[in-house]
Amino acid sequence: MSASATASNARPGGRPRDGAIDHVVREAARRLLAERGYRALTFETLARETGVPRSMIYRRWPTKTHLANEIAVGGEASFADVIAGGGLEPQMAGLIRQIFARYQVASIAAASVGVIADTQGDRALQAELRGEAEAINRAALRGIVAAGQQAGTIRMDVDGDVLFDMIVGGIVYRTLFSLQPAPSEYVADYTRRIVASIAAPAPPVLSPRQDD
Amino acid sequence: MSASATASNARPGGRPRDGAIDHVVREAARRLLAERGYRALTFETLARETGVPRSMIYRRWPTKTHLANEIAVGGEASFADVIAGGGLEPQMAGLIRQIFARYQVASIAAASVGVIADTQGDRALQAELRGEAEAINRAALRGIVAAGQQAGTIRMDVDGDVLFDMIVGGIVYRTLFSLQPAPSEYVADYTRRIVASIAAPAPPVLSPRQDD
DNA sequence: AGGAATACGGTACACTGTGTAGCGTTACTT
DNA sequence: AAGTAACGCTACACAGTGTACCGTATTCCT
Repeated sequence: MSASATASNARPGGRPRDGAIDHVVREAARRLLAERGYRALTFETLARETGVPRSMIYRRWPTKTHLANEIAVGGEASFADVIAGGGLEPQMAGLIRQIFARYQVASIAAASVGVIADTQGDRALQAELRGEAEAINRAALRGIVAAGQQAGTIRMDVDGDVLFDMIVGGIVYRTLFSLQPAPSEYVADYTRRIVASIAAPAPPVLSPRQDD
Repeated sequence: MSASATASNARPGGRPRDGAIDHVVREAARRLLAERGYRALTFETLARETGVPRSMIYRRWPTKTHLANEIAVGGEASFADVIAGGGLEPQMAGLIRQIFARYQVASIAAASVGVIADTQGDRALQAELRGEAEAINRAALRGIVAAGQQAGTIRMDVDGDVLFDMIVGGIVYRTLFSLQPAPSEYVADYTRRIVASIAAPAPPVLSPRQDD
C-alpha cells in the first residue's frame, strides 16, 4: 500500500519492476517475523536468505520499519466489511473474531509491535505508517456504535474510541504476550464481555423484544 | 530487580558499587525512552549523555533489553495492594486507575513494547525477563475475581485471565498508540465498561428474563 | 532504430551500535 | 598487608544501516 506502489505510478519508459522480488522478500520477511521475531528481521538477513541484493530491498522499502509496517497493515480490509446485518451480538462477534484472526497471525503480531517500538517518538513516521489503516477501522467502529445507539441496542454513553482500544488492545496484548492462539472459548468469553459492556439495559417490561 | 542486585549479594571484600551510577543511567534511560522512544535507547547514547563509560553500563545490564525490562517492570508492586475493601465498583476503579497510572508513564510504556519486540522468538529470554511481574498481577486479579464471585458481585462466568488481557491490553494499547495521557473521563468510561462487563446481573425483581 | 527512462545486480563506504576483553587504578574488608 | 571487586578507560571484531555509484538489461516513446 505505502511502498512498492509499482503499477500505479508507472511512467512511460523504463524497465518494469520485477514483482517476483517483492513477493520473495515479503515472504521471507513474514517467515523471519513468525519464526524469530522482529529483532531477527534485518535487510542483511533477508538479502542473505533470498539471494536478492540488499540494494534492491532498499529500493522498495526505505527502512525495515516500512517493510514491517506493510506486513502489519497490508491488505487490511476495514473491519466494517464483515459487519453487515444482524443484531448487536453477531455483529460484535464477527468483528472480534475478525480482529482475533488477524492478530493471531504471528508475523502480523510481531510486525505490529516492532513498528510501534520503532516509531515511538517520531510522530511524522507514526503518522506516515500507521495513520490510515487504523483510522479506517476506528471510524468503522464509531459508525457501528452510532448506528447501534440509534437503534437502541447500544448504550448512549458508549464511546467508540474507548471501545476500540478495549477490543483491539485486549486482543493484541494477549496475542503478543502469549504468542499462542486463543482457544475458541476465550474468544467467546471475550465477545460476551464486550457485548455486556455496551449493550443497552434490558428494556422495561412495556417494550417486548422484537428481534429474536 | 533482575540486574544490578548490588546490595543483596555484596560479598566481604572489594570496592563497593557506586549506586549513583545505577541511578544516573536509569534516569537517562527513562528520559530517552520517554522523549525519543525505545529505538533511541542505546548504551552508546547513554554513555555519551551521562559520561558513564559504556563498559560500566554493560557491567550492570548485559543488554539494553535487560535495562529496559527493569524499567518496564521495576518496582512494580502487585496491583493487589491497592484493592483492599470496598465494593466491586471502587475496587475495579482502583485497579484500573492503578494500571492506567503505571502505563501512562511514557518510559514504562515505551520500555514495555521494546522488551516485547526484542524477546519475540526467544522463549528463554522472555521467561527470564517477564515472568514474575505479570504472573503476580495476573494471579492478583484472579483472586479478586474469585472473591467477587463468592460474594456474588461478579458473574460466575468471568475468567480472570480474559479480564486481565482486556483491562491491561486496552490500556497499554491506548498508551502506546496515542502516547498521550488519557483524560479522566476516558478512565471513568473505561472503568464503567469493565464493571458492566463483569457485574453480576441485578437481582431479578422486575426482569422477566433470567440469565442462564 | 534510436533515445530516454528505469529497474537489475553488484560493490564500496561511512557510520552507528553491540558485546567482549583487557588494562592499570581505586576503595573497601579482613 | 593481602585480597577482592568496582572504577575508568581503550581497543577490537562484528553486524547492520543507509547512501552512492557503477555497468547492464529491459521497456516505452518518437
